[in-house]
Amino acid sequence: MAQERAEPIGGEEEDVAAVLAARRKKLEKIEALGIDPWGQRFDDRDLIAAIRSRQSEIRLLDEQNEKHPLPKTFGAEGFDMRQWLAEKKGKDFEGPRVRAAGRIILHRDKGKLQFIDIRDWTGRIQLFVGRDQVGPENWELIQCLDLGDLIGVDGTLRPTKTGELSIFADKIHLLTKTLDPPPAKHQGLTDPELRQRLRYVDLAYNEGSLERFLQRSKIVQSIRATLTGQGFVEIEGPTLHTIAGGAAARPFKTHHNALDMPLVLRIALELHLKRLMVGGMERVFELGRVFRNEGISPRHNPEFTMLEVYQAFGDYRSMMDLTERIIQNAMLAIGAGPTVKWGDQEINLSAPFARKTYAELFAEHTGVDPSDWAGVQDYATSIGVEVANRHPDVVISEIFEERVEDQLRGPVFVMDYPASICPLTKRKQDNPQVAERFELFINGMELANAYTELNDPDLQKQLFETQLAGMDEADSMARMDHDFVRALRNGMPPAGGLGIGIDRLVMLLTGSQTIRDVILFPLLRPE
RNA sequence: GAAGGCAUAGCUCAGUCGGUAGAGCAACGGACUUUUAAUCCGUAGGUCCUGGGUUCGAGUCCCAGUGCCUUCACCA
Repeated sequence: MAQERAEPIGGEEEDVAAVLAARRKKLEKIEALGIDPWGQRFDDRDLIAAIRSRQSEIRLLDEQNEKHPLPKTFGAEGFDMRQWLAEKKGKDFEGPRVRAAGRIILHRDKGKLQFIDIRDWTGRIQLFVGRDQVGPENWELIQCLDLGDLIGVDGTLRPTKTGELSIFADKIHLLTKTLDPPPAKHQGLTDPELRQRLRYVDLAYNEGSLERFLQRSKIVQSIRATLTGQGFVEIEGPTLHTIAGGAAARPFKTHHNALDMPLVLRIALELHLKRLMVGGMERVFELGRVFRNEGISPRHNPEFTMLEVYQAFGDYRSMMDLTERIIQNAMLAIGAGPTVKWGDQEINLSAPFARKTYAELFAEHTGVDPSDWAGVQDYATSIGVEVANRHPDVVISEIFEERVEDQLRGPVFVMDYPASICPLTKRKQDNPQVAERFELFINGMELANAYTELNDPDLQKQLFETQLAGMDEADSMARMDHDFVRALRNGMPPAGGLGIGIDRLVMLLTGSQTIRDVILFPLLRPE
């Protein structure tokens, strides 16, 4: 029997699974009814959220034709519609005429009556569809509907006898037939690979997926509004760079054919934004994609979205205030906060955030004063960090990353880093060993990074050179950029600069445990 | 890049000691005009990731490969 079925009769089409074949069959039937299965323009529809808000217009007519609005408890837990109808001696409902469009996400067939739940990007609502109400012609079409199809409906907004706000359909319009069946109706897609590969299916059917990305859009919008509201100007710098500067990361390499020139995709926005400050853009930012040719993890995607902001005549302290404001406003924009959920933890994001120095935190978590080199060496050895022939700051930095960062529940601004690991940062006036830099940590995750920007061209050149001398170029953040040094010779104002990882901020604000839940199309191997 | 785990129906998953494939949902046929993951009766649906091997016999054991997940490494 199985062999008979597998026998190809008319080519590949005979191989399709029965589920798919059933939808094809309905497609043909729809065409036979003279209806375009791919739909047409559908004007004047109401968003489902707006339709739901019109439930206050509904009136119940009693036996004396007196009109009663729905009680305040309608829709609430424990509300008994039948009981209320009996009390009021209810006879009939009057409700506003509405027109909706959406995807069929649930379907209950009760013979000559069907309940269809549709969803648009503002919410879901039930349709009450009766054969006698829509007429025999439309009923024929309704028999051809499947889960996942896009439909429109004209009808009246009213509750059912069991108290569910519904659109009582006069007519169903087919807007687009769906040929692939949707995933399991309650679990949706659970395989994370499939959710990313078939993002459209994930968005269409998985609870909260579309909402999360709409929230991302609101967060980004809010960041732009916060910055432009404070007089910052948004620019678009080049994505193709000749030198991968501004960060310590390996770039993606590419090539320009006509110029026969090697190019890299940018790994940071920094150096071009600073050039713009030389040119007189006193408050400038870019919100865009950067690319790093590195590993993939729950917190890393090879391309990610970065915000960098520069404010002439400010310093890293100005950037702390700005960071707090950006995060507060973003939180408000999606109606979150002041606490957000992160796994089983609650994080309070109320400003101001704690401000602690690197040295303080180092001492707090290791019991060793970072300026006590002998003590640091002992501690390093005790936890297996290499000491021999290494700069003290490099050893300290490694211990910090290993022992302190993960412990920073935050939010906390970690201030004043060892200067030798910060080649683009101004040193403290009274202590050239310390750089005016902070990183913002929340739940062990680095979310923001800011400097008082180094604007001394000679020191900048020297830092590029010394870093290059001691390090594998691929691992250094200080790749010599002669044009950048020339820019500084033309006078860059003292300034504060800030970088925020947008994907990580969205993770935090939406409670997403992995960066792949907040990036629409994360990098995947080919299928 | 390393180690471990996973890969079975359209989807979500079971599959015992190695004995020839199971459920729920979705689909198909039927009943039902106030259902809420509707219910009830019936039917159909499989390259058990790929390729080798062991065996009388492999979804199950072994080897290799591919993809995903987790941890680590890399990483402003």
